[in-house]
Amino acid sequence: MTKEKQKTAPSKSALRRQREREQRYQTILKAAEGLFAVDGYHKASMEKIADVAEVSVGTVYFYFKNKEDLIVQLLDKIGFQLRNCLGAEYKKAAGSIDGFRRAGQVFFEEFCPRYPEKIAIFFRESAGQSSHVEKHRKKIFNRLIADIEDALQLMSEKQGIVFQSSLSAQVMATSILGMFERIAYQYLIWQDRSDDFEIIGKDAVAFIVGGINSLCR
Amino acid sequence: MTKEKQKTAPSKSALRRQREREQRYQTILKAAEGLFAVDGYHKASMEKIADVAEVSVGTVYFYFKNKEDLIVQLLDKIGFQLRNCLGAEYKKAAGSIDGFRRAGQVFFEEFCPRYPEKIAIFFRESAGQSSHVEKHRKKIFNRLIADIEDALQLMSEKQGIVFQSSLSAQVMATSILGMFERIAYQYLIWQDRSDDFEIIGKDAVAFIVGGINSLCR
Amino acid sequence: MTKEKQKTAPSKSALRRQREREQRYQTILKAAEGLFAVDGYHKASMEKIADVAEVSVGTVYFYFKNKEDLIVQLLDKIGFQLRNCLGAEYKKAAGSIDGFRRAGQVFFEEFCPRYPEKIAIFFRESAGQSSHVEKHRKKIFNRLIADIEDALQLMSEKQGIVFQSSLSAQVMATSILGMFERIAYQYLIWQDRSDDFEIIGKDAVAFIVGGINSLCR
Amino acid sequence: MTKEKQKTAPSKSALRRQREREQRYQTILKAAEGLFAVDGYHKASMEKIADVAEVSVGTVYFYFKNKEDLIVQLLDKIGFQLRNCLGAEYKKAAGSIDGFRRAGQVFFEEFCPRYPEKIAIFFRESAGQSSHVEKHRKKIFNRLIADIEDALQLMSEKQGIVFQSSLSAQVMATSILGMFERIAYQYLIWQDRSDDFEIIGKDAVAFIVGGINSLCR
DNA sequence: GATGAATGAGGCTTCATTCAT
DNA sequence: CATGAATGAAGCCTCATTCAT
Repeated sequence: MTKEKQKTAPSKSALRRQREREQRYQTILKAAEGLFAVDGYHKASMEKIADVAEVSVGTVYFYFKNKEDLIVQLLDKIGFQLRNCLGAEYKKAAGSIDGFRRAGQVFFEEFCPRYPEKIAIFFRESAGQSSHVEKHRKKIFNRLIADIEDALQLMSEKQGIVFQSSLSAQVMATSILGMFERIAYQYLIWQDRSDDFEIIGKDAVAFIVGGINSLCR
Repeated sequence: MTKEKQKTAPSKSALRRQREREQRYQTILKAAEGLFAVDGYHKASMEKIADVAEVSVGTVYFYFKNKEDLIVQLLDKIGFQLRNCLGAEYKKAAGSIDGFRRAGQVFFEEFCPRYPEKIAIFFRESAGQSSHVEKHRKKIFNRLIADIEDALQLMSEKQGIVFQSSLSAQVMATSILGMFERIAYQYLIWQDRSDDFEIIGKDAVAFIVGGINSLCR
Repeated sequence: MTKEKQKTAPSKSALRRQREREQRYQTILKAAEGLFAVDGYHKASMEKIADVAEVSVGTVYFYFKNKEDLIVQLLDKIGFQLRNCLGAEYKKAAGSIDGFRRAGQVFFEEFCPRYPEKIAIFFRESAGQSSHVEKHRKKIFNRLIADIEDALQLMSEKQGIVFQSSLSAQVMATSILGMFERIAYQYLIWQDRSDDFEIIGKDAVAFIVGGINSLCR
Repeated sequence: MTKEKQKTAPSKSALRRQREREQRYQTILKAAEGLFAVDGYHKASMEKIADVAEVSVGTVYFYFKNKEDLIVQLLDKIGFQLRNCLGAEYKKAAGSIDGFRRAGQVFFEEFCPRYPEKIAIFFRESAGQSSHVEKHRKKIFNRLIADIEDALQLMSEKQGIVFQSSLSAQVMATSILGMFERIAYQYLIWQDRSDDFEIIGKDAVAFIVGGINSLCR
């Protein structure tokens, strides 16, 4: 995608071009995000995406290999944001259970209300589309789960806790992600109870903390 | 559409017809289930479904209004089975926390390994297809959640437990469903670790029980 | 369509059967008439016709060769009624211009308000469907035109009138039918001005009479 | 759908594109016209139309929303031509009865022999197809009738003529259109007597003139 | 780089007709 | 005679993708 011809310092106009390119790319991605979230992946045609992004279909194909690529890039981006968001909290907590508390809070009280479209794409539109997309989805979900698992392991080490089984940490991590997913789906996508997200988040976090504790011997 | 002429007892041949009708219906539904689970809802064409069911396309349309109807019927059927499965355990436990233990066990150790295709359809293929399907999905998920919530309420009454907030029971129910969903997705659809489902289930159940307990004051 | 086996006097039950047959035939035809007029020939499916007639599809095919046959029979029937209606007036008038006056009156003031569905089928639904239907339509229209032409010829003989050209009578007859057609279409099907049909009819008749007179040398 | 970016003068290549677009549009419309007239609206499949126009099916759908749109555009175009044709004569005659004479002449002696396919579409194929097409047809027919009515009103004013009733002018206009329609149908579509159209036209015109005169008090 | 007209495979769906019971 | 389930050809239309300008 990036050409590697000129090894000399890039000229001013080249820089500007580079900037414009990046902008276009983001504009198209943004358009796709909105349409996928609202109309659904299949109903959102490439033409409509191009229309919303105010470019031609050809241009969309210049920046993205195909329609699949669009959702895959979107998936990657959202996954990245999500990991950043939650990961930061785990790190800050440095092995204490507080990390899980905070991560939950950030997810429910900040991420969800702020990026409902990303939630819809990450948990709804990207599901069951094609094997290629599904492969990506799996990878990203696995990374998120691994992050949580790592935090759990760190906690167990720091606090000398032993889990019930060798799989416990992974199962717990998966469980937490599943909770995040369905609660967001339920209270954000299906019902719109953004206002209650503080209480919902608190309950969810308490559930998680309790669940984690019970898996410790 | 159905005529109500004959109020006399149906003849033998009429009964056989009725039976054959029901069989055809189930055959087609089964074919759709298999193809949806393996190829995905979109890739599975009506023609292929008809082929697998060994009938003509027209016949599929004689029994089902359209392709959407197929997945909606499937959704209903799976939802019904799932509720039966889990509901029975909640009832047997009659308000003790044991119901949640058993329900989890039944889901992970019996339902999942036995009906991986139903899991795939329920949690993957039916997601994000069309507003009509989504509406049905919402209804069915809500019923499942309501079942779990009822069990929680019953438990709280029986055992004089008070939950953290008025939403707690619902959030917990949603959390539990989310755990079921993602764990099944992760260990059944993405990885195939049917063999470990006993341990996985145990860990999940422990997480749930711990979670519930922590939401009680 | 009618079997000619028994040459002996028909039994009572045979007579009843015959009667029932005729009734069924008319019931189906009536159902088709209503549906063709309201839904249009193409949108009206054989199944719907059977439903309305309260018989099975198979039965419809027992009485009528195919869907085309239905509209052809309908066309014949309506054409027959129309000829009877108008023809009677021409005959009564016995060669005077009064026959045209009366025929117009009967058409606009009696036939149209009474049988709007027949008008719709005769002038709208039967047009441009298939070559076979069109052939029938042509034949029936030609008969109607021939009737009017005959009346014109009779008048010319009786009153010693000579028309402008050898085609005049036919052209006039065609013109009159065209007027009937479009006026009925306009004021009955497109607008519903049944109430004004008396005035409309009077104006139309005056136009016809004036037209005829002007073609006489 | 159309973007309004460039307010500068269109380039040469842009102009050529525009021209080619228009040509393609007309080519497809022409192909549809021919097939509708010969095979009938229903038998003419979109694929066949695309074949005859030497484009792909997709291209047909690029220029026309759907099959209905094709016949509606055709209807509009033919209606426009017809109005231009006849309207010019009414105007030239400036309120004298001669306008009706000339309009009839133009229709029968020029339009009919020259555009038999348009006649077939306008008076046969567009009838009774769908409510949307019918609505358009009604509108176009009403405009034609209104044109004739206007000419009649102008004549009545210019020459101090008073009609029999307030509806007379409209009924006469409708009658004239009906005559045009059925005579064209009869002698052009059903029989092919293009050679006699001069006489036929003369007779028809005489009928019209006589009819009009008789409606004046 | 950008455009947008063109493609065409492939999907869903309808419905007249048949035929075993 | 009547039934109605079954057929399958055929039609309309969508839309991701390409490519000449």
